[in-house]
Amino acid sequence: MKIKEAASRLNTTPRTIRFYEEKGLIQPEKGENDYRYYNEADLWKLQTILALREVGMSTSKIKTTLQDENEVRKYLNMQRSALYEEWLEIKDMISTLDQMLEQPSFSQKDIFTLSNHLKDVKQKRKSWEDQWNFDSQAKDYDKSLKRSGFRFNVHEFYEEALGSAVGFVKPVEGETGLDIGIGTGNLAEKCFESGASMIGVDQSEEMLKVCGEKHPTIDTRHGHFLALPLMDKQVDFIVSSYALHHLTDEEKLLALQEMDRVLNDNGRIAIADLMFEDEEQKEAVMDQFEEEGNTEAIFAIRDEYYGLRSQLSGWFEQHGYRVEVKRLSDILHVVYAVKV
DNA sequence: CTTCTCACA
DNA sequence: TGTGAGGA
Repeated sequence: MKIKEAASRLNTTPRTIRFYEEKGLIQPEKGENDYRYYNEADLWKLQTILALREVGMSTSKIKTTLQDENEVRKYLNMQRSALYEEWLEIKDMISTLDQMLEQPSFSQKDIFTLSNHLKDVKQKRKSWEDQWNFDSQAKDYDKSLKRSGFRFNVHEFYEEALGSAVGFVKPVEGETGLDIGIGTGNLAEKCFESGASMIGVDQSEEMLKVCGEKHPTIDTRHGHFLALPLMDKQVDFIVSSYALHHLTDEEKLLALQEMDRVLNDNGRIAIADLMFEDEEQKEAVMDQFEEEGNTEAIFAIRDEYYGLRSQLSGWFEQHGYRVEVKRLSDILHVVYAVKV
């Protein structure tokens, strides 16, 4: 089949097909006359190229995607999270513009403040990278849970924490739940045992792969706290365990806002994580570690962003949630919030 | 009808 | 990331 027929069959132009060839996406056979001849396999490939272009994937990304047929899903997943991130950015730009227009008297300063805030939010979303290298931890994560630290075990009461989160949320058959930072899926598993269908978000492709193999029924999606790959009000409840402490305190509040966006009316949120009660208790606990000379604990805590339970419940209450909390240890708490 | 190249946004 | 013109 010559190029024009191929083009019309695929609803594109010969010029475009040649362009893809130039970019190294496809190599059709050439006849004596130097004409390009396309076979069925070429058409299939062109079809996927066109489809990937249609969802906004760059030609260079498409090239790497097509290297391994089995990886197509993975790249589509990445593409989805990238598009959600763009969508959120545009939404933020629009609402900032709206706010600028709402200013009664146009003062340079207020506009600048708004634009700076917007820039800040964009920055935070973009800079969220895999600082903890979860990709390489993925395969051994479950094993590492069982191995305690020498003098400081962050996973003490791990099972209790997950159990308590699910106990708060009480998933019901037919509901859709979201687990953010799903990891290998231990918490989500307890949720879908009670009949809810689960969506799991993680920024690590490797984690998603391990999770997908362990729990094929979970809808695993690439994404992160600051840009959830979901539409507004799409889930009935949200759970998250041992994940929020990877975000700075400022980012934590943005993350709560993002959860609020995807959560349905009357939705529930349960967060089980390493955190302190409040500033006072944090100081007391850190002093205690200091006295005991427990440097292992101090380093571990300094290495991440253990937040304050009071900060989280404060945000929830300000935004119309009813809050319940449970303390499992000095540094392990569950925060439960219902949107009312 | 197809090819290629150059220029253009 | 494509598109249009123009010659062979």
